[in-house]
Amino acid sequence: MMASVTGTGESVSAASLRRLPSYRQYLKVLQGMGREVVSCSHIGQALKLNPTQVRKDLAVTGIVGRPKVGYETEALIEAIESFLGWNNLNQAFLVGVGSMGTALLGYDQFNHYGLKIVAAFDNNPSLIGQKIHGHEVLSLDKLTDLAARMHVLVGILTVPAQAAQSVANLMIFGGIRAIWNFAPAPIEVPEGMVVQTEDLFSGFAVLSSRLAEVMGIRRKAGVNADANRR
Amino acid sequence: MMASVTGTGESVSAASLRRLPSYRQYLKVLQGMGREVVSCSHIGQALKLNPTQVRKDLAVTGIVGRPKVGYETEALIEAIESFLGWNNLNQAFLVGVGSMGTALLGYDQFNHYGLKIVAAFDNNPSLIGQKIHGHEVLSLDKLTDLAARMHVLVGILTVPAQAAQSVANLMIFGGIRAIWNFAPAPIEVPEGMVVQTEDLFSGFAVLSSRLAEVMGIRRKAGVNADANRR
DNA sequence: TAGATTGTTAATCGATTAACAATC
DNA sequence: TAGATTGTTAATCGATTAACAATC
Repeated sequence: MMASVTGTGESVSAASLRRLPSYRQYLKVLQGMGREVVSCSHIGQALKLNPTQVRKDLAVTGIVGRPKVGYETEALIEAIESFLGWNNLNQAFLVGVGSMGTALLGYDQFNHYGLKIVAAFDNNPSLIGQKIHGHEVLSLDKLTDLAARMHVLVGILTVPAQAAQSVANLMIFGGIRAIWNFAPAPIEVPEGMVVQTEDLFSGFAVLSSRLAEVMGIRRKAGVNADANRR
Repeated sequence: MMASVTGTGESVSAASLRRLPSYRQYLKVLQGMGREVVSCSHIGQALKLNPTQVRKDLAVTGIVGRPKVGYETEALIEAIESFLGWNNLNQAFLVGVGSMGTALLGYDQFNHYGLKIVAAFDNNPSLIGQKIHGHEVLSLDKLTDLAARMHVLVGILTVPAQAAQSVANLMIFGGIRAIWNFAPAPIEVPEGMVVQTEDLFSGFAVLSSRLAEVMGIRRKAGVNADANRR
C-alpha cells in the first residue's frame, strides 16, 4: 500500500480524534505492565468500545498491525503521539489567570501533550508581576507583540465570556494559529485558524439530565400533573 | 397533543443535551439586552447552528413557541433550566484537591447550575483541615458515611487515574447516584448510576490534529517526508 | 495447519438537515 | 391578509457496526 499523507481534503472525524487520547492513556498503562503487543478487541474491552471502531480510529495514525498478533504497544503510542503532533513541543500563551487558568498553569503534564505554556497574561493589576505555578503573569498589552516575536502558535483562552472575542483578536494579531477556548462564548477567527471551544457545562448537562431521569423527577415545561392539551 | 413526560424509555441524545447550556448562555445575554422573544433562526445564526436543529433541541424541554414570533426568552431559559434540573440545588462532594479540584472549588457559579459543593475530600494529610476557597478539606475515610448521612447524590472526581475506581467505590457505597469524573480513567458503576467522564485532552487532540493539518506538518506513521506537497 | 486478528467493504443506525403543512 | 416561524415528517449524511477476505 502506498504511503498516504493526510492532506487538506480528507479530514479525520472529530469523534475519532477525541478517542485517541484515551487509547494512548490506556496503552501507557499496558506499557507500564510490560505488555508488548495488544489487539483491538483487548483495547475495546477495556474502554468499552467496539473493536472495529478501535481499529478504524487507530488506522488514521497510519499504524499497521499484524494479523493474529495485534499492534506493538510502543509503536502504537508513538504513532498516536506523532499523529497528534504531541512529540514536539508547541509554545503556548495562556490568557486569564482565574480558577481555570490557574488550574491549567499548575498542570505539569502538558509537555507530554506537546504543549509548553511559556507565558501567562491578565489585565488585573494585582495579578501582573506575580508568579503563578512558576509562570510570571504579564500585562495583556504585551501579548500581541510577544506572540509575534516568539512565534507562538497556540493560545489558551481562560477569560470571562465578555472578554473572549477581544482577547482572541489580540491573539490573532499576534499570529497565533490555534485557540483553545474555555470561555463560554463562541469566537470568530479568520479562515485557516483553529478554534477548539470547551464547555465544561455541556458534559454537566448530560449528567444533570441523566440524573433527573434515574431519579424520576423529569417533567417537561408547562406540563401539569394532569393533562396539558391545547 | 398529549402531555408527555420524558420517562425512562425515550432518552434525549447526548448531542442535544450538550448544546442546551450554550443556548441558555446566549439567551441570558439576550435577556440582559432586554430582548423578550427570540426565534430559532436568530439563535442558530449567533451560535452557527442549523435553525431546525435548534428547534428540535429546544423541543426536548417541552417549550412551545408561537409561529411567526418565536419563543419567550424568559420562558425558554426557565424551560432549559427546569429540564436539566438546574433550578433546584443538588449537594455534591468533591474528591481530590489538586489543580482541577481546586479550580472547581473556586468556581462560584455552580449554584446557577443546580450544584452546591458541600464538602471536599483528599487523602493528603497536609491538605486535610485546610480551607480551599471556603471549603474545608476532609479526610477521605469520612466520605462514605457522610455521603449517606447527608443524602448527597453527586460526586465530583478529580483524583489521579489510579485512584479513580477506589474513590468511585467509596462514593457508590455512600449512595451517590451520579459521578462527574475528571480522572483520565473509565470507572465501573452499578446499573442505574450515572457517570459523566470528562477528558480535557480529547478536545485538545482535535485542536492538535487540526493545527498539524493547517501547518502542513501531518505525516502518517512510516511515511517519509519527501512527497508532502501542498 | 487452524484460528485469531487485521484491513476494508457493506449494512445499519442515529443525528442532522430539508421540506412542508399549520398557524398566528 | 401575507409572510415568517413553528412543529413534524421525510431525506440526507456521517458515524458506527457487521461481514468477510487476507494473512501471519
